[in-house]
Amino acid sequence: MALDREEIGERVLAIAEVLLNEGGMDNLKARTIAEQAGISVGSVYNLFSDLDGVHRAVNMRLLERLGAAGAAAMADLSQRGITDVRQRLLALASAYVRFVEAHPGSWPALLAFNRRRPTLTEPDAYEARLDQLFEIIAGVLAGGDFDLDDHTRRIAARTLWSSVHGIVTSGYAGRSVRRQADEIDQQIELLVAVFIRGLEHGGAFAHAGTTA
Amino acid sequence: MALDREEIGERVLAIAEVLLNEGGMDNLKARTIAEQAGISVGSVYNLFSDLDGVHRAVNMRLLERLGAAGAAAMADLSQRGITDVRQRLLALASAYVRFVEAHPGSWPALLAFNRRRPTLTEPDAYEARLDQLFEIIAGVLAGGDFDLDDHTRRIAARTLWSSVHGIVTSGYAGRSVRRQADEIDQQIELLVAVFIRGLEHGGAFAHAGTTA
DNA sequence: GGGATTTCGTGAACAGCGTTCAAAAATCCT
DNA sequence: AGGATTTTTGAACGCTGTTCACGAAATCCC
Repeated sequence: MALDREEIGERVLAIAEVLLNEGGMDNLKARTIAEQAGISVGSVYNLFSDLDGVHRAVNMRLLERLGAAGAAAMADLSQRGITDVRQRLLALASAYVRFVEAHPGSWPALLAFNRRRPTLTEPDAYEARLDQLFEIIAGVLAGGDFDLDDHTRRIAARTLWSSVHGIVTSGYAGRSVRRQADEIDQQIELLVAVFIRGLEHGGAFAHAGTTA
Repeated sequence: MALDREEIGERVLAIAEVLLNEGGMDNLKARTIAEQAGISVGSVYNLFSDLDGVHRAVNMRLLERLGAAGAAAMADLSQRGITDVRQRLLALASAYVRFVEAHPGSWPALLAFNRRRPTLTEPDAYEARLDQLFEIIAGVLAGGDFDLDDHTRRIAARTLWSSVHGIVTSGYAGRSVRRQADEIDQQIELLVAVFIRGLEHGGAFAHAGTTA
C-alpha cells in the first residue's frame, strides 16, 4: 500500500549497506534487515534469493558508485584544464582512497565476499563494472605520449589499478591509523612516478619474456 | 597416552588447513575438526580460544611458509650466481604466484579473515611475518644500482609487494582459468620492468609531493 | 459485484552453527 | 589407595540462514 515492491527492495539495500558498513559481513543478518525494514524475514527472501543476493546487490551499488567517483574526478580535472597524466593518475588513486575510507565496512565486505568461494558463478556483472574503471585509466594513459599498442595499454591500465588496489588494501590491514594514510600516499606517489618514468623510457615491451 | 597436547594441536591445525583449503572460511567448523581429529568439540576449545584462534594459527603457518618460499627462491638464484635485479624480482613474484596457486582456499581465507573486522586487536604477529618479506625485497633493491635512501627503498619494497599482491588477487577474482595465468604473468612482467626503469631514471623522489 | 484464482507476506519450525559448562574420566600427588 | 586436580566430554543454549504451509490480500473474469 504505502511502498511498492521496488521501493522496499531499495530500502532493504540501503539498510543492508549500513549494516555491512557498520559491522562487516557478519553484521548482515536476515532478521535485522526484516526488523529495520518493517517486513518479515520471509519477505526478505521474497525480494532476494539469498542473503548473498542482498550482498551482491549492495556490491553492485558500491561498484557503480566507485566508477562514478572515478569518472567525476576525471571530469573535474578536465573542467580545470588539467591533462597531465601524473596528476590524473594521482587523482584517480586519490578518489579510490577516499572511496575506501568512505566505506570502511562495506568495501572490505565486498572484497571478502568475492574471496569466500572460488566464484563458481557469474562474475560477469562485477567484471563489467570494473572494466568501466580500466577504461578510465586506459584513457588517461592514452593521453600521455608513451607509445603503447592497445594491448599493452590495456595491460598497463589493469596493472596500475591492481597495484593501487593492492597498496590500499594492504595499507589498511594493520598499523596505526595515522601512519596508514601517509604510507599509502607515499606508496601511491612512488608507484605513479615510477610507472610514468618507466613507460616513458620503455622501448618495446616483451609480451612473453624470459621469466628466468 | 598416544599423543601429547602439542601433537594434537598440530594435528588440529593440519586438519583445519585442509578444511580451509578445500572449502574456504565457511568450511572451518568446530564439529568437523573434532570429528576428524578424534576428539570432542569441547577439546578444540581447550586447545584454542576460538575458531578464530585456530584460523589465526593456520594463517601464521601460511605466512611462515610464504616467507620460506621467498627466501628459498632467493637462495636458489644466489647459488646459480644470478644477481640481476629484474630476475630476482620476477623470481620472488613467481614464488608468490606459485604459493597462491598451491593454497587456493587457505590463502583467500587468510585474506578474507583479515578483512572481516577492522582488526581491533594485535596485527603485530602478522606484520612481523610480512616484514620478513619486505626485507627480502628491500635487499634485492639494494643490490641494484639505484640510488635510494633507506626510507625510499623501504617504501619501494612495500609498494612492489603490495602491487604484486594486488595483481595476483585481482587476477584470480574472475575470468577463465587459463587466461588468468597469462594475464597475471604479463602484468607482473610489466610492473617489474616499468618499476626498474622508473627507479633507474628517477632522480630524487619527493617524499611529500604536490598531490594535485 | 462477487466468486474463483493467483499472488504475496507471514512467522513458526528446522537444521546447523559457535560456544559453554556441569559432570565424568583421567591424571597426579602423597 | 584415595583425595585433589586437571582434562575431556557432549548435551544444551542461543543464534543463524532458510523453508513453507497457511491465511490474507490482490487480481482476474464473467
